[in-house]
Amino acid sequence: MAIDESKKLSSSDLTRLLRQTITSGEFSPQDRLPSERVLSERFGTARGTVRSALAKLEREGVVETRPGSGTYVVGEERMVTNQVVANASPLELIDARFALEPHSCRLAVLNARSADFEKLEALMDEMEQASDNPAKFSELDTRFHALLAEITGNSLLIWIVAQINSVRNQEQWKLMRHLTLNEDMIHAYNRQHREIVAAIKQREPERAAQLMKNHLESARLSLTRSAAT
Amino acid sequence: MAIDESKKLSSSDLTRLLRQTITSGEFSPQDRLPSERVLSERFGTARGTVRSALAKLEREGVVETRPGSGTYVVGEERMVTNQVVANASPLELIDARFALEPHSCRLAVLNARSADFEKLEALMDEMEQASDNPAKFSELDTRFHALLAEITGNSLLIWIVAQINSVRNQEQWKLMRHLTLNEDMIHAYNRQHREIVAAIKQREPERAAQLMKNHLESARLSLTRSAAT
DNA sequence: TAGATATATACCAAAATTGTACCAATTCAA
DNA sequence: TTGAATTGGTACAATTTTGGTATATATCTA
Repeated sequence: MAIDESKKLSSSDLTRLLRQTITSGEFSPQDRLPSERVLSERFGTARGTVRSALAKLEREGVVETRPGSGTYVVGEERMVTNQVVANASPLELIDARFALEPHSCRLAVLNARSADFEKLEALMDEMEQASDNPAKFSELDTRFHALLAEITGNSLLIWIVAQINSVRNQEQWKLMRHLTLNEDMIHAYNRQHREIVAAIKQREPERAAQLMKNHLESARLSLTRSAAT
Repeated sequence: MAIDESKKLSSSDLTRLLRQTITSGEFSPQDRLPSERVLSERFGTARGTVRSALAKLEREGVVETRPGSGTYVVGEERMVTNQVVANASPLELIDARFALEPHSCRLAVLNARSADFEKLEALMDEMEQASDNPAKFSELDTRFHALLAEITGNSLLIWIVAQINSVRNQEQWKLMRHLTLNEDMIHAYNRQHREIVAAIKQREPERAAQLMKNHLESARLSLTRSAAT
């Protein structure tokens, strides 16, 4: 496992790191983790810090510690959660959004309430005021798509979109958006967002889904164009 | 209007920026934010500005600060994969599959190789031999849909489908399938699987997607029927 | 100009981390 | 069986980090 030596680890950071290490498959269920002293050396922290992190994981039910013996991984085997998401390519991400978001729009049509539209309008207003600020627009755009998922009320979809958004917040992706997001692009996106919300408001599921497809197609095009140059 | 990227952040700007950062998923509930000194450096503002922004967020109830410890995101416990997936309702699951799998079929059309069809054929043969064994059929059916995702070659889709499938193996769900899966149903599903694979083989993406929608609609119907009785 | 806001710096008290030492339970080889 | 080695459990003081606060300066706005 690669550890960023330059970053200091706090207890909560170490908890997350250990959980990731376990769920990423480095340690299988019933496996014994390295001893606390080894872990403390490996992560560059004191043994007490490792202990508090392991205690938290034990409260979560991820591991089980047996005095004199060791700390063992409990529970079912999980897929490579974070690594998959972190290593996804831009085109894979777009394809995944192509799968998810048009149908999210259909479901949003069935569930949207007036309060939801108020949130959407406020968000779109803010996005239009951020036309000259790609970084700000990008954050608001992420929030916009997360909000659409929330409106569906489907916890699975909300969670999946949140996972996908966690990719978009990574440095590598912020850099890429910087290359593809010019002011014209932002105006186009704003227009498309308005159209999508209008279709949802008018309770036209198929039209909303089609508009979302068009929106994502725009994003895919600007991505492939920037990759070609 | 000229674009000024190095524009200074005001307190209210920073408040909005932090709120978006939190709600977009970069920081999950119960996570500790970076220290005020680190945040001030990251956003290029003075520590006092960060403090006033965090104070505003605390008044809003978004975060909670503990002297000597840090500032924490308030809210429900972090949505770990297990919990989200385990608590999803049957209808939520179907809706999520409605979003994912038709488009997976389109992508599969673009990527399927002869070796993939061999695997699919073998799997469908096995499923047809298991018509009188709901448990075994269900296991193979899960594998069938996972294989379709694998054929897309999209690591994100593969991972998402795997996560969703992990639900279907839980006890509660096995019980539910027991109620909905009779031999006629299994025959119908087998027929639909054959049609979907045929459409992929004939490189007809839209037809494959539509057949998958029909397939999922069958599943949804049998679910609602069993819930009604 | 006068008020409001942001910056920069310094110091405090609370909390966390560190480093060390020792204890008790477990493991494993002689 | 015995005993050495390893493991987690615990305690304690020193150090570092963190939020809380105060002060002085600079900058912008009405």
